[in-house]
Amino acid sequence: MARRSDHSRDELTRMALAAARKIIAKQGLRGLSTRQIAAGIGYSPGTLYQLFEDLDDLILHINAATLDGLIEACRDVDLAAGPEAALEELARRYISYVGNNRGLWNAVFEHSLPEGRIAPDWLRERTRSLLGLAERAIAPLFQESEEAARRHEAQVLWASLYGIAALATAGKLPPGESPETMVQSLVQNSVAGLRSRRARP
Amino acid sequence: MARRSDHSRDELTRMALAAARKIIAKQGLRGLSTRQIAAGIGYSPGTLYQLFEDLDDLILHINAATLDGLIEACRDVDLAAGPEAALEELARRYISYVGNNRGLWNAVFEHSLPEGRIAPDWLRERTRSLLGLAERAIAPLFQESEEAARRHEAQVLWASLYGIAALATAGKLPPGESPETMVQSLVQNSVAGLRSRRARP
DNA sequence: AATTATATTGACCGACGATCAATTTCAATG
DNA sequence: CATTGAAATTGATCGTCGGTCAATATAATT
Repeated sequence: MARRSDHSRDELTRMALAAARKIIAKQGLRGLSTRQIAAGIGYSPGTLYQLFEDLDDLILHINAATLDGLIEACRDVDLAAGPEAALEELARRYISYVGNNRGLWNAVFEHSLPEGRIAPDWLRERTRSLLGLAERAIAPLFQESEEAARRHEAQVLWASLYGIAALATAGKLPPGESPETMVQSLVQNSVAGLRSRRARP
Repeated sequence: MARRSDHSRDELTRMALAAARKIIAKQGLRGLSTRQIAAGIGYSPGTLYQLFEDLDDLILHINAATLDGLIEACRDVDLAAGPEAALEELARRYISYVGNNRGLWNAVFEHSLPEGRIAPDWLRERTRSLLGLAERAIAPLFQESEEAARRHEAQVLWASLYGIAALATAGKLPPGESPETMVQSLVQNSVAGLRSRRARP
């Protein structure tokens, strides 16, 4: 019951997050508990409350890291390759990443904060960053001045992608339906639709 | 500690579901507990286990009822009014219903079963029914023989709608972005895209 | 060496989901 | 109407949970 100095505070934080990630990946958010995390790193549950505000805060950090992984996976996509190609590549990596991190991805949208509490800015920034990718991908379809419309359409695409991935990872798609083909349809329909609607508005 | 016969088994079930709905609507899934439900109907927690398998089962019933409400709200949409009109009306009611039942809707996609357990058929039927609506709405864009493609595109639309509604009810949309305009963009882009892509495949 | 600050813990709180023997009532039987 | 058997309801109870805190042992500072 004292200072151990086996690990620095940052090390401890990383260890806790890693342990929690492992649990979520294997058993989902349901299986996550402070006691399990603590057992995983050889400390007592109380120590976690020195690293994180509470379990919600810890989960938010996990989710931020999950989004960071997705951002990283999309980092070197050629956004100037044309709307179809760029969006398709983004969507492909999105689905691939989500598929390889089902449990963690589920946690992103299964988690919700208690009644009054609001998501922190540093988490929202992650989704804003992902939105920016989609926005740049479809930029050729818009005038420079149409920033609002560009953002709006990117938001629609992002939300749609989100829906497809969410249903897929939660196992709520009928058998025979794959998220890969779904996002492909989404992208092609959306881009074709944007082209034709913006040609004759 | 005995048979009361104040209420029939069905009455009790309805009361329990109503009490649970009230809690979810006000405090979300987090606030739901067997003890709170039991207190809400003046019975002990143990009694609930005679009406439902466990708390998960109860939540699944709640979610089924929530989906039934949406189905009911979409019941009299004129699906033969053309793809754009039909889909837009469906989407409008979808967003309206979800907006009026935020907590309950959140529960639909926040809830997940423990590791091995699978969603019951009677719940999947609900989503299949909603999928059928979208499928009929876009039917004019397909040949009779293209059943697979029709179902596939309906599934994409349904999942996209789902994503928009999910982000909206979870408060994860940026300010200034409304789900109403988003679904309108989605529908118009998708239909226009389908038209143009199917004209020149 | 003495003092201050801080990290860590075990014990503890209230609440949770779930189970079950005990008990009381209802329904069926004679 | 009396007896029996089935069913429903409960309180007690188990193990677990998130979270708090005084006690304590170590590290840092003087």
